[in-house]
Amino acid sequence: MRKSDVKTEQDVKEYLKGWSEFERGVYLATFKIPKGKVSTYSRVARAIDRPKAQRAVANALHKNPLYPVVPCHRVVKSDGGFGGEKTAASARRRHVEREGVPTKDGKVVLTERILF
DNA sequence: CCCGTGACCGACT
DNA sequence: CAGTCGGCCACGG
Repeated sequence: MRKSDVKTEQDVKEYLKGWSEFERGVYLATFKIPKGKVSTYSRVARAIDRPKAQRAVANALHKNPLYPVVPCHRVVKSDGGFGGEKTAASARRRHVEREGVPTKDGKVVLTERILF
């Protein structure tokens, strides 16, 4: 199945066969973040019941094989900043801004309204 | 099995 | 407020 045909949660699960349980959990949880909202590495880690694995979550998202179907750009650091290489980070920042998420000084303004 | 590699985090200068 | 530091952890070699 081609990446462009992945639409539903079931599609994601099927496309991810072969990936580890942990990685599937990360991508599935991220897939559920609605447009206009964001989550954090920490929150995603808690969502998949692995509260101390934020770093591993970040590693998994770094390898995201389903971008932008799995919206990894909606996962930010706990201070609202974007991790990773500068250029890639600002690309994700522009992406979330385009989806209506407010930012300030290059960081997402983390409010209850937009936090998933 | 040990080790290096990170898109992390909270606490603490 | 900007750095540093130590703790954490899945993954691949």
